[in-house]
This record gives sequence, C-alpha cells and structure tokens, in this order.
Amino acid sequence: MSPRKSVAEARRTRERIVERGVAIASVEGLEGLTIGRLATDLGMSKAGVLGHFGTKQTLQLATLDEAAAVFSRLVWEPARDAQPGLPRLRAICEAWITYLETARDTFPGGCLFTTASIEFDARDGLVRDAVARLFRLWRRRLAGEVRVAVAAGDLPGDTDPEQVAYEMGGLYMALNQEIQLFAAPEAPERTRRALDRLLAPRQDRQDRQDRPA
Amino acid sequence: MSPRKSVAEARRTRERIVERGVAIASVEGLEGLTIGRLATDLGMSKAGVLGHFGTKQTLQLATLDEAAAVFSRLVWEPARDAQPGLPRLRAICEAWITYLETARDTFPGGCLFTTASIEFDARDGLVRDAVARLFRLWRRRLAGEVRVAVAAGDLPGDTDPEQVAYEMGGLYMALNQEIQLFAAPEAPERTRRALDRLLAPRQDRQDRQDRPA
DNA sequence: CCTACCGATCGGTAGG
DNA sequence: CCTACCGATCGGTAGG
Repeated sequence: MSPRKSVAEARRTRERIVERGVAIASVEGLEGLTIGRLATDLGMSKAGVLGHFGTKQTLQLATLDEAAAVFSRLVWEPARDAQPGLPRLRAICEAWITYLETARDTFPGGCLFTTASIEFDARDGLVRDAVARLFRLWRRRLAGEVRVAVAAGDLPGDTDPEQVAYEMGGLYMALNQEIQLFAAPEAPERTRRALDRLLAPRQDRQDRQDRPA
Repeated sequence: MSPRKSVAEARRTRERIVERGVAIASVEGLEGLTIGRLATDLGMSKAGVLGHFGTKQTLQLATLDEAAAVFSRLVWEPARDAQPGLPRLRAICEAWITYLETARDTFPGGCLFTTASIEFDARDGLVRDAVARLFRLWRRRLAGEVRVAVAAGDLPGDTDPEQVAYEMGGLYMALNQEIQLFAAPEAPERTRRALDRLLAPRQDRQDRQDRPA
C-alpha cells in the first residue's frame, strides 16, 4: 500500500511532533508554531505532521497538554512526598524556580504558559480556555496548600490563601522575564527572598530571619 | 504629480498609523502587527503604510516608542507632582493600576510591554533591545523612588530598592494577566493589598494596618 | 500616497 | 505517511 506505520509507530511520531512543538512554541508562541516549521525540523511533510491533528488548533492544544505534563512532572510531582502545608509549599517553590532556571531543553524560550497566556488573553477559543483552565487549576492547588499551612499553624491565621497564590504567580512571571529578557543570575535568589517574605512562617518577627542575605 | 501630501499631513498620517499600531500590537503582538492589517484598518495601501517606516522592524520600534509615550503620560507624569519618596511611589502605583484597568482604548489587548517582552525575550535584535531598555529604565526609576522613601524614613532602613522594584514588576504582570485572561474585578484590590505589604511604611507592625480589608 | 507586482510562507485539502 | 496542489497573506519593491 503506502508507507503507513503501525499504531505504535504513529503514536511515537505524534509524541515527537508534540515534544518539538513545545520547544518551538516556547520560543515563537503557539501561533508562531507553524506546521511547516515542525515538518522541516522533523524531516517530515506538512501533511504528515498535520495528519496527526487535523487542524492547527488541535496541534496547539496537544502542545499545551504536553507542556502541562512536563510541568507536572518537574514541579508538582517532586513536591508530592513533602509534608503537606508549608514544607510542600516550599518544595513546590523550589521546584518551580528550578524549572524556570534549568528546563532550557524543553522550554528554550521560557515558560510556555506565560507566553500562551499573553498570546491568547485577548482572543476567544479553545486554546485561550485551556490556558485559563491551567492557571486556575494551579492557583487553586497553591491556595489549597497555603490553606493547609495556615491550618497547621505554619502561616498566620489571617493569611488569605488566594492572595498568596496570586502574588506567587506574579513572582514567577517576574522570574521568567528576568531569566529570559535579562539573563539575570541573581533572579532566583530575588525570588526566594520575595517568597520568604510572602510565606513567612510566623508573625513574631520584625523582619525575615530564617534565611541569611 | 501624485497625491503626495504636505509634510504636516504626512506626519499626521504617520501618527495615525502608529496609534493604530499600538492598539493592534496590544492584541496581536508586535509580530502580529502586520502592514496589511494596518492598511485595511486605515483605508490605505500597504505601500502607503510601509513608506513611512521602510521596514516592519522600524514600524515595530515606532509603535513601541508611541506606547512608551502613552505610558509616561498615564503613569509617570500624573505622579510627578507628588512628594518624592513614598507618596510619589504610591501615586505611581495607583496610576499604574488605573492604566491597566482603564486604558482599553489605547491598549485593548492589555499591556503592550508585557506582550512585547514575552514575544521578543527569546530573540535578538533592535526590538528586543528596546523592550529590555524600557523595562530597565522603569525599574531604575522605581528603585530610585524607593531609595528616596528609605532615605526619608518612610520605609525600613534595610529595604532593598532593587528587590522592591523587581517585586512590583511581578505584581503588575500578575494584574495584567488577571484583567486580560480572567477579567477579575477584584484584581486591583489584590494588587493594592500586595503593594501595601511591600511598601509597608514602618516596621512597627504585626501585620498591615493602614488599609481596611 | 497609489497600483501592480515579487517570492515565500501560511493553514489546509485531494488523492493515494 | 507522501506529493502536489489551493487561495490567502506575509514583508517588501518598482515605478510613478
């Protein structure tokens, strides 16, 4: 017949496309991710690439899914075994910093979610909805972890978990910019200082005291 | 000869192009800002649009310049008359929030600088350099204002001005996302709460005290 | 400032 | 999974 591959081979090809797609989209955005570029990079035809998805939008959604899976693997899962509450929150924070600092192979252009959020925040459609869903999910998880930390007495009783999660999001966008736009080596340490203030374990302080400058 | 216009008319046309360019780029990004789209929107020919700039890159730089001028007018200038230090810092913060909340005519897709930063942070070239220069300039101004506030005794003596300016940047990116992606009405108030904590006037507090919840 | 054009690339389809 | 194609749009140029 034709050079049609087995189901397993086709799945593996689809994986390769999506992995490459994450890297391209990290640099060029999900709109800048083009079928022609993918085809060239992978030594395939455009029709061969598109055949796995049907439309560019489906390709974008698959790329976002793969990126979210990587993020879970690098940020959420390593913290899973930490004690719920402040210890796990701290573990998530560190994994998040490491993800932004070192996941350059997977995300050579920086955090794909920040890129996608900016790119789609003024549009409608399934991609925008998927991006918003991810940010909401992650904020909910962070806020939940803050809530546990408060209940455990690790954070002040009047802490607003949503507020803390919101501010954490800002710190990570700042860190992403600092790494990508300025290649600033002190950025992770700045982020840690800000997080220490945000997640200060107790109210009996006149300043932070648990980390040296 | 031809429908060539006077110098003043040509300048006015250029202004119209650049103003429209800011609005388009706010939604589509500086790469998504196309000459054809501008021409259609303005009822001109593509060559007529491009003639004012020569290349797309020059158009992008002119668009960024115009956006920076608007930003100065809306954020820096209103605070100019406030007392240097914490009062001026607070005035800048409020103007900044207002800018993100209400400048929808000029920036229908949200803060163009955040968009441009994300879009160009993985590329080289004059546009990237111009974006980086703007962010550096504004951070320097913020840090300078923090320094004045510390010298005036309005902020604790161990305040790190660069750190505060860095965190403020993160808060504004978070606010931009919250407005654009989530249309969250409580976002400005969240930002104010975070800024109050960041710019807490004195260390003799167990928690923030100058704003009611 | 226009018309008329260029080669390149876009997303996508037909047919195998 | 391929070749071969489609109409639309991209940035840019020639010439007036």
